[in-house]
Amino acid sequence: MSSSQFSTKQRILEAAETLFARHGFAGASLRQVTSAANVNLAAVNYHFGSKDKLIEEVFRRRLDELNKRRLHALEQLGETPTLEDALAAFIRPALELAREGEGGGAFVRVLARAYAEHNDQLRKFLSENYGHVLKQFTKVFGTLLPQLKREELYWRIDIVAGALTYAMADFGIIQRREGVTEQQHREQAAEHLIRFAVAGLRAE
Amino acid sequence: MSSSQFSTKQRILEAAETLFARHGFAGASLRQVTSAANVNLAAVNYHFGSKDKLIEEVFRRRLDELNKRRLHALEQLGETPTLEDALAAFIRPALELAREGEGGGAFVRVLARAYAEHNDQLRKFLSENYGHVLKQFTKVFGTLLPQLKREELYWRIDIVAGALTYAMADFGIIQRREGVTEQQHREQAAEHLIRFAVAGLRAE
DNA sequence: CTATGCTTCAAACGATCGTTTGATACGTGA
DNA sequence: TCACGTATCAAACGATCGTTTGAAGCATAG
Repeated sequence: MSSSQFSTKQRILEAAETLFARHGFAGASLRQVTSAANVNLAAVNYHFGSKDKLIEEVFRRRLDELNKRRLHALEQLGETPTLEDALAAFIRPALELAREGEGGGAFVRVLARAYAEHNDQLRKFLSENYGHVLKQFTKVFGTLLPQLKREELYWRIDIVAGALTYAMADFGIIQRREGVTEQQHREQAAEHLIRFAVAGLRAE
Repeated sequence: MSSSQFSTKQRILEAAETLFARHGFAGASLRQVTSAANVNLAAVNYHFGSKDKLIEEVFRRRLDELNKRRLHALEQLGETPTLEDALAAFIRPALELAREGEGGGAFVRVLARAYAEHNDQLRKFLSENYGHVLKQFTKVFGTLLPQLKREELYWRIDIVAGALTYAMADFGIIQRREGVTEQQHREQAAEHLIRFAVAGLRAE
């Protein structure tokens, strides 16, 4: 009897997501992962091939979904969106993803880890599966902020992405108060971030 | 003959800083560190006691300096500083530190890793050695932005700290161009960040 | 010169890492 | 019922991890 209604693969992915978020990619061992998933140690290499491939799969699963939602939110905007709405299309899907299921909250933390890892292989993977989305948003922000030079625009979007990563991953000093759920906390973070970023993007 | 004019301890600290920045705390082994430092493997446990203590020392060395400079810059501001100047007092010392010596650039990356690690022990250490500085800056920002409620102020400072961490650690998508040194790149990042953050703090 | 205290050294410790192996269990179509 | 492909299992592989050990090196004080 397996200890869950989900398949071995799914259980591994979810346990890996949680543990990678908590201890990092090097810090979480396959023995921890398979033990948490209630599967045999060899299952990872059987289903995924290696630990590195497992890490990639953890990303692919959620990143595909995040990309889809962000592009969908972008399309919904219409011809002349406000800067707030465009920013929300970028930020809110990450928030929603973080709200779903067990591991959603963990994933935004994993994503932030990926930035920190500075691993070239991982970077390449992210830019391949992520670059076109950022390009789309850059285009929209460009038309909404026509006074900004190309390079200035890139810098500011980069700053927004960084602040978002940091805020969504709950890295900050602000501690969640008692009685405030993690979802509510994240919702607040998104609101403050959008307000801040709108002003930052419009600076000068 | 030792292979450097510096002491064993110093060489370990510098090698550790670089390798922790590159591979993370779990990802960089003591064998890598001592090999890069050209010292015996046992030297780490002899001089520092353990790997964890070494990690703490890596932080303490630079953080003390960063704190000192930030507080000094804050004192230099005078009675009624501009928001730009106050922000510069927070941001520029990090930039200057990153410019010095071999490992300065590495340290801001290590600092960013610490945020990502989400390790409670490390967090406690950081808040103990860092909290009072942040409090001072919060006070100054509070008088410069009297229209903001307490909580709103905390959120915005948190966002600034996050964006700074991210930008200084060079995690962003913006790649340094050929012919631009790492120092110049970081200088540009600081300028853009200050401009962005001033507007973000003043939002609404 | 000898003795003392600090430092460095090669070597080994047990633990844990990612991965592989070969046997076993299970479901499905012939 | 039997054979076959998929999945799971306990066990072990060699490698590497952080740490410890005890001897050797080396400067300085008596």
